[in-house]
Amino acid sequence: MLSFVSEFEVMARCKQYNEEEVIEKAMNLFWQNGYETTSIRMLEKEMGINQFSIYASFGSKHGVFVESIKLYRKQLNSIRNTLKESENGVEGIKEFFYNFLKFTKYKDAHKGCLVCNTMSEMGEKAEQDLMAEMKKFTQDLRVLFVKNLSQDAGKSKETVEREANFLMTAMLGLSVGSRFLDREQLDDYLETAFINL
Amino acid sequence: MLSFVSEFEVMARCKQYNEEEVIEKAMNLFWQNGYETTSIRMLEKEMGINQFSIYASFGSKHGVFVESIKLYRKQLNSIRNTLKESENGVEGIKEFFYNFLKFTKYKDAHKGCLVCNTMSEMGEKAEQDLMAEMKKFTQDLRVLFVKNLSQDAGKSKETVEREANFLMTAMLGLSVGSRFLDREQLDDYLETAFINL
DNA sequence: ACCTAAACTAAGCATTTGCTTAGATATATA
DNA sequence: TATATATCTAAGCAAATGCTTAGTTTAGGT
Repeated sequence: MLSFVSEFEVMARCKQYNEEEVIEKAMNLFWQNGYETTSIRMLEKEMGINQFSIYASFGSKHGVFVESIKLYRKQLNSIRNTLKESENGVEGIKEFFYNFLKFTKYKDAHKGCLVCNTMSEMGEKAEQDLMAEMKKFTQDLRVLFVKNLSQDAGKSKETVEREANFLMTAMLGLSVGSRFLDREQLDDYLETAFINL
Repeated sequence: MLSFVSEFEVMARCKQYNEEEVIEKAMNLFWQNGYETTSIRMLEKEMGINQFSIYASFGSKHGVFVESIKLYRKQLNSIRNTLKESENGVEGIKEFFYNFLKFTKYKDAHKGCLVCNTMSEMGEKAEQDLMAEMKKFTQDLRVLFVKNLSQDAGKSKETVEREANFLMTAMLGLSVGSRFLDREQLDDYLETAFINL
């Protein structure tokens, strides 16, 4: 929230916590439990700050979640950049999928993709600001998929668009599947998915 | 729950509702909202019976849900049978996917697959009896996929297994995707997925 | 050292959650 | 018709939910 300096320029006590640090903890909690199942009391414990501070900084549980999604996007930047800079067409996308699988791994188990999980949990009734943030996530990726698919010789515009649509949905499957399928099944999935792109 | 006849063979008032009928209503509610978001009060309204009756018949909210999953499996029987009787290999599976898409449609919007939604919502922390019921669902399908894939000439056992793994995960993607992607994107997904099976 | 205001703590708010219980109602047999 | 008993209604339970508020602490410019 906004903090403003009084007309007397008198400074007061300053925050004992770093907002990005506590959001990272919140994000991990949401990631593991989903939005609805994560309560303010759980957030309070995990973030290490009082409810008052949570509401002072982020306004609501919803607000904490939106910030978590933003941070998620940011944390994905490193593997997204790898894809951005790759020039080996579909092969680069395949590498991205494997990197993504690593990224969503936590202590041997997968948590799936936070955005995919949220899409699945809320469907279309997600609030607008949240939906906008998630759309950013998916649109960004799609642009990169299109970029790399176009690097492959002899692919028409139509083919590129169709395969991009395929890949977006394939990511959803990978995300959900990663939460209970074993390594072999996931490998089979990815290998087969990329066979004829 | 069990109802038993007394030693005096005296009959009393009988149920004013049909258990399968009210479960169907419950199932649709769970399907639209997910498990956690669906409250007993909502169920009570939708099922048209009192909380007491819900608990008398099904023991708990969890119990209602397990019965809903069972009914879901049962309702899918018609399209599963079509697949079961098909002898045209991969083409039959593709038809199943399109039928499945129709099956999960509700008033122009898709609700996704109830089992996939639940997998996504609960991950691995779903209770054992529920998980068992969901495993039945997925295993049944996988058997049919393997059957049809084997009908295609020249497919090794390894290829069949790999492609079956692919299809199971593809179904997850289709389920989640169907909830917010448009017709074109879903078609692109399915057409591309089946191109080289 | 003093004073202002932001950041803290912790208690408490109304509402909703899943589930139970007390008591009225209805029905198939005797 | 009388009786026994399962099914119904509706009120109520403790616990958990998201959020607020009253009051204390602490930092920094004067």
